Amino acid sequence: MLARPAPLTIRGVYSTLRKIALEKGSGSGARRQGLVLSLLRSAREEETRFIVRMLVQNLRVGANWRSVIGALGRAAALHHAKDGLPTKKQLEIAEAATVEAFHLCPSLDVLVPVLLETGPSELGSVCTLRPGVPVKPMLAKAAEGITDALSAMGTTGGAVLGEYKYDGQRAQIHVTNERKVSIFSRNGENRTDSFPDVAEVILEASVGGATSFIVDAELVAIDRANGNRLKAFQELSTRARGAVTSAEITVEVAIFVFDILIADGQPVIEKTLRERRKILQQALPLLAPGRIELARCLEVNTQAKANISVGQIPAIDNRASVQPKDETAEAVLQEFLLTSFADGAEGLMLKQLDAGGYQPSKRSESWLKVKRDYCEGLRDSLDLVPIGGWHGNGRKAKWLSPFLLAAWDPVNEEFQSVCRVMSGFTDQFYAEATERLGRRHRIDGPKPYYVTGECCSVWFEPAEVWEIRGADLTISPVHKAARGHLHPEKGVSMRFPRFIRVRDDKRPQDASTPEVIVDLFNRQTRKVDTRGAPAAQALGNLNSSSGAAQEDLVEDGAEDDGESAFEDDSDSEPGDEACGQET
DNA sequence: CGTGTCTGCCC
DNA sequence: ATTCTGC
DNA sequence: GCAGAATGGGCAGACACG
Repeated sequence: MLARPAPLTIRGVYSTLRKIALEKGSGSGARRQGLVLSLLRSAREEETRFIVRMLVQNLRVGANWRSVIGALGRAAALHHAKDGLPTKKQLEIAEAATVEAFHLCPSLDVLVPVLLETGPSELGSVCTLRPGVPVKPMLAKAAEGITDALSAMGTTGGAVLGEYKYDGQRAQIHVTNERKVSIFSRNGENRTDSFPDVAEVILEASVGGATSFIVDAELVAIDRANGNRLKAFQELSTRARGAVTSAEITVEVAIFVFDILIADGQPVIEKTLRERRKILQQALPLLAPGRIELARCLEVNTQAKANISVGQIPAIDNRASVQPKDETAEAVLQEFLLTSFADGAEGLMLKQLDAGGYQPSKRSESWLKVKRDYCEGLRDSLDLVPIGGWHGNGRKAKWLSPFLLAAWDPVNEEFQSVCRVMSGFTDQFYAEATERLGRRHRIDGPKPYYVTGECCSVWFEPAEVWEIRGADLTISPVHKAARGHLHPEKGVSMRFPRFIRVRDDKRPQDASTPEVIVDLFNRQTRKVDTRGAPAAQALGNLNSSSGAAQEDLVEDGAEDDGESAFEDDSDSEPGDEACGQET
């Protein structure tokens, strides 16, 4: 027997991880394997699990950044305790202060020296908002509709701002006193180099306004040649990720600003939204349609029918920005919501105007988002057939997850995949579905009439129908629903799919069809332009698009009659080897 | 050098 | 992003 | 009510491999 390897040390593991990360070039795969193997050979007991999880996925072992930062604060408090151990209360204060400091100034380079040298008590004076260091952005909670949102805002209610929720990419834009611009993503990534156009525009817009500032905004792909129509998120995401020059930019964006955190060096996050909006306007006096605008918005009074005069909240154009007299806030916002859809936005944000400040990193009740797919009566769903799945990981290891869902094409008599789904299932449902589909309806390989770019590790017979809801439909290189209708090979898929319920009343041949899917796709206001695609034969409605005044549609429920005879032919294929193997 | 696969980041 | 579960 | 976990579509870019 060989000698047991030396135990792992933190330094040793760290250095091996670095080696793995830096390894590249021909044969790097094998060398990486060797390094992983050496780690695992030295691991003892629980260490194996930590190492494996660290390597396969972001160390999901019950400790995220927030917990680690909090623990760091506690450790610092212990380290600096003067007389005896700190009380539980003192530790909690240290933790909260550290987490708070990290939200305002999420930089370990700033945080750790302060903790080491002086302890958590001094964090407040050092870890402050500062242009150049990204702040954790404030987030919103989902509301199931205008009514729901207004009641969630509760009695503090009064003035509420309804604001377009644009379907783009969050951007926190910083300008320093030296007029140096930095642009951060929602996750605090520095994206400055991929948005030189945004940097230019923000500098121009702030001439005569604030010198240094931090504003919160959404960047949206825009069609300048076509009345500044908003484009789909999918278009935005084709922009280069790395450094580009303005001349190389292929997808133009508009900046929709909606908040401000610092103006001329002064933090304004403690001020109310109404005040911040005013400051925002002053900071950016030179707005330009299609390039930089204030997020379109509308102020309402929730206490009663509007009979007060409001109107300090600016809209970018001459649309009414104020609730008309004699209409309820609810009715006005409901209409505004529909207008936002027609304009190509995702829905509305509802924000309390006169209560509370900007709360970095909080998913607060004072910001609520209302999207089409949250709203009863506005949302669409598809009825799809589970045709395969994979073995789950972590807490879902004993079940199948995700599942692959397909639409039924009665013309070609095939099931065409639409999306994977892993959200919306209860644990109990997983257990039952794993048993039902993974055992009783399991087959050795995909049926010849299954069409998908996916390779499931487990395949089922078409046995049942599930209602699946999503935000909108996309053009997919992987999924094949309605292929040939909008694009020669690409199919249609769904953004943010989740399971709603089993449709006991439907058989697989009653599932949603290409016809339904193409129709839903074409009725979307924002969608990827497929017209350039060669030979998209289009069912004569390729050009319907735009406008969408008559938005409202509820698919689901009584659909077509799906008469096509889909027989369970007996030739169940053996497994197909073309598929890569599962994990 | 071209293709296929994986990663990391948006939502 | 969305959702469910456990504290 | 919050934290944590498990994963959705889809893109560009990095990389390995032939």
